[in-house]
Amino acid sequence: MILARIMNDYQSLQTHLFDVVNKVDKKSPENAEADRETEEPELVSLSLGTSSWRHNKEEKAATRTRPKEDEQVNGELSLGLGTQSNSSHDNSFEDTKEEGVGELWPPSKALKTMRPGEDEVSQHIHVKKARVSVRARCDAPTMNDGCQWRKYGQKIAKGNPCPRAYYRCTIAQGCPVRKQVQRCADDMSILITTYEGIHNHPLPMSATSMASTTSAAAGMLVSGSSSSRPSIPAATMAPSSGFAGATSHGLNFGCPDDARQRQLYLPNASISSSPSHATITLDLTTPPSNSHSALTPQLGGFSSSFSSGPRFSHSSFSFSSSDPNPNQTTLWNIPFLSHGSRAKNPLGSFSVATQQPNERLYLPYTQKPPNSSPLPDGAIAAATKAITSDPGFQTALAAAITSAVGGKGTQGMAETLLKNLRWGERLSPVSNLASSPSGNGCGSSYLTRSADSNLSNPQEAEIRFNHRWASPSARAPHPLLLTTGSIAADLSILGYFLFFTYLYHFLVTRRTHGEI
DNA sequence: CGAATTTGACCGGCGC
DNA sequence: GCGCCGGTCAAATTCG
Repeated sequence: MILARIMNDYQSLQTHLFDVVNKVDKKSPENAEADRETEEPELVSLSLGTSSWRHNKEEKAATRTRPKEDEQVNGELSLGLGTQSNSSHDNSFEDTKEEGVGELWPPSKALKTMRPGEDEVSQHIHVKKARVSVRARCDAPTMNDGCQWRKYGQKIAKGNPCPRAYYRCTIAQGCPVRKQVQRCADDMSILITTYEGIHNHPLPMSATSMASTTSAAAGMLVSGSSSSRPSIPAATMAPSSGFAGATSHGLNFGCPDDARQRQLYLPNASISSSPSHATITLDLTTPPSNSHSALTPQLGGFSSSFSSGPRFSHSSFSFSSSDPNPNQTTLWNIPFLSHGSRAKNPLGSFSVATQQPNERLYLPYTQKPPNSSPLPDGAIAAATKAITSDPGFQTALAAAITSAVGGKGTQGMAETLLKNLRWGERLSPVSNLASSPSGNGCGSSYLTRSADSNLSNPQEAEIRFNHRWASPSARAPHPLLLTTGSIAADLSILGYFLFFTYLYHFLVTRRTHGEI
């Protein structure tokens, strides 16, 4: 089941995060600065594990979009594009769309058409940099990502004998989303799809998963420098837009093999106006089984579940980080929880409540890993609080939500969602049902998604991020409550993804500054 | 015959 | 200023 996969993936992510945190924690403050510098070149890639995509040729009733129309749309819809972070996907499933990317689509032309002084201009500029790249093994020319595309060009890119194909979304007229598809020069079996832009229309169900994931990834780019970056209120964004200003700082998610790309590096939170693209890479290829760097712990692959179909059945998600040496890349595999299993998770347990009130899935962590270095008491709780209050996180999540519910996409959706978002902490434990039965858990983390009878709107769902972090004096969970309506199941994945990504970044940053 | 793809030309950004 | 390169346009071609 999807939930099972989600849980597995989540657990993996948690484990990975824990290791990362420990790793960071071990760094001495004195070296923090130096580390930070050396880490900047690091590439952090998100790997979604192996997945076999089946080329699905869907009817192409796509409407043809003309360039000029796109331009106009871009100008008008500065919404989405304006603020996004870049996302680049290199491998795309035919229908997979990455949203999160806030690139300006016709970058230069779009800008030209815009009136000087418009806010959108600057936003678009930022957007242009956001890209989400997806790497996956695929024999077909393109991967089925649920969207409809029309090829509008092909080029031989430098350094790769395989031509790069350019597609634009044709689901709706004027949709600014583009994607580039190219075979990996090193491994022709790997298809790299890079997505840019945000859909300005509802997405087919089959496309929401990927779109959501990519949106989230893009959101992370944006959130990279939550502390210093002037976030753009999500409410001001267009419904289709997901992120505020693209950034290439903070988190560096990039494709290691593309030196030209600007990647996000974790510790850096500043916004740079670098011309290069900030890129998040979702690597759907087989998760590396061996560590690539002594600096990075190998946690195993994290698999994320995509509801779109079997082809996503075994995706894994991993963080990769390169050593200071640009040529060295470290992959952090993030193992996910497996439903029903009781895998040990240093960070805690996690549970998911389904529509059925009593149906809750959760995985308690039972013990800390040996040699683990516990975080300072309350560090994660504090981080969580900071993260959830971070506009960047909220923006990213809003974008994810927008994407997730794209099928119902409507104008103003982002604003509406944001208004409905409620962030906060609850002192009362949501339920320690998820807490480790074994009693030696260092904490628990779980997400609850359930219907809230108290809500006037029966369709309104509640999502809670509850977590008790590993800590000798674990306190009551600090649930992060998010309430909104019409939340797609995909959102849970996004939530984990976003939250842990933020947490990771937050901790790394703090650690770097010797605050932890 | 309409729609999608192909493919060379064109454009703009960037580095030298 | 020039050339390289990535990206896009649009006429020609192919496909269903």
